[in-house]
Amino acid sequence: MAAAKPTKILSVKDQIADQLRSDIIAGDLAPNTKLNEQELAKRFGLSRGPIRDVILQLTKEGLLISKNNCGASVNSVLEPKLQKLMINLRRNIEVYAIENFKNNPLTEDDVTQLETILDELQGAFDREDFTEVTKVDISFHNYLIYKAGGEDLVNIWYPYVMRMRLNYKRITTSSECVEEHRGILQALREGDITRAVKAIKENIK
Amino acid sequence: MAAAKPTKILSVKDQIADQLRSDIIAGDLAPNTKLNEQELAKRFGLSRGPIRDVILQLTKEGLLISKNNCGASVNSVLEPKLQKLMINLRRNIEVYAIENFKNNPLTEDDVTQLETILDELQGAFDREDFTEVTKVDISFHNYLIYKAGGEDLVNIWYPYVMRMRLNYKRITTSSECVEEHRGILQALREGDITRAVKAIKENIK
DNA sequence: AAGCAGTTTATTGTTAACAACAAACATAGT
DNA sequence: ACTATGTTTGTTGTTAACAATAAACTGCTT
Repeated sequence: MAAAKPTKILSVKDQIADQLRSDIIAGDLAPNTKLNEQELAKRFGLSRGPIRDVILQLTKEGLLISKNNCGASVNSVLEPKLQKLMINLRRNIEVYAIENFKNNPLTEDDVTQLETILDELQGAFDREDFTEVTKVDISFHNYLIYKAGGEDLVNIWYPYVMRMRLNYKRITTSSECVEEHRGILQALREGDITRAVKAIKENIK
Repeated sequence: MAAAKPTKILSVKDQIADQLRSDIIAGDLAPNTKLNEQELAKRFGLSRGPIRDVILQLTKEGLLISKNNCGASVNSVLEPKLQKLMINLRRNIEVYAIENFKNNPLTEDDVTQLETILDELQGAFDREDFTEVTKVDISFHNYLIYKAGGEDLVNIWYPYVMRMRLNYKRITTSSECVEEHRGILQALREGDITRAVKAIKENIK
């Protein structure tokens, strides 16, 4: 059997969820926009069933807000105080993940994959595709979180990222953002956890 | 119009979710138990649709774990490290909530309601209905969290509580548990935030 | 007998029709 | 003119039948 590149298969619902998340992050779906199930179903060429599932999912993630019998709409930004709390909590999680690599260091394969992600990040910047930038940025962190705590940790972590992205986009230059991430990776590669923690704290704000 | 006591109306899905959560907490649904949609539908006298919604919801909460085309099963306990992180995060949230009451103190009505909850807690202990104890305990904290940060904060907080309950039950005597909570309420009532923070930290472990 | 391919069965994923509900509009009474 | 009631309309919630997938089983080949 030939060793073909493993292609990631996504379920229908995951693809729709990804698309809607992108739309919200990109601002195509502004806060308080009401989502119509039928419209979405038509847009994605499905029935309302899967759409409803996705809406429920995004609601749990905090991107949407749903009321009984009244549908779902895009959630608005958090009040500043809550936002600070969120940043704080997310930082806790990511620092935990980094510190975990003390006992459970990254493999060479991990490093390669993370580098690929950073290359993609650079590429997205170069193309000025900022929605993609955000997604790739998240996937970098996601890789670390998953490696450290698996599905469980990702599940608690994810909502924070999403809400933060919803709230504000840090204006960063291409080089700044990519360099920040390369710094994290480099520190991890060298096993310098202290520096990695510092770098991740600097990155999450 | 007579001012009747406002009765809380729960949606069908919320009721099912509550029931399943109770079952899991009570241990009637042990970890790794596979859930069958049809069985559940029959049990609650509904079709599979709403059941699927609830399963999705509980999956996002971390109580269940679902795989594509393979159904959902009760999630197992967290590894100790992750559990510590969880406790830590939950504590952060609850401390935030308490500190919030500095500027936004509890009203007399809040206090009355919280006292009612604590009376229920005592009652559940007296009846030795420990599943109910857990639920009422959670509702006490939930009241504070909601008051401090609304729906948004509850949504991030809730998964932690659930996972913690799933992991271990602190063995507490009736008086100890109820007194701990009364201590928190008393401190809040007197506006002694420092003491309240201390008490909540003591309570969450 | 062990391993593999094909088949069956049970369960989940999807769909489209139907029921229940909320909001907006129209109507009648004061 | 204004409030309150009734009606309509659009949207969400629910259901039951259908399609697709995964796991269990059967029988064949070596």
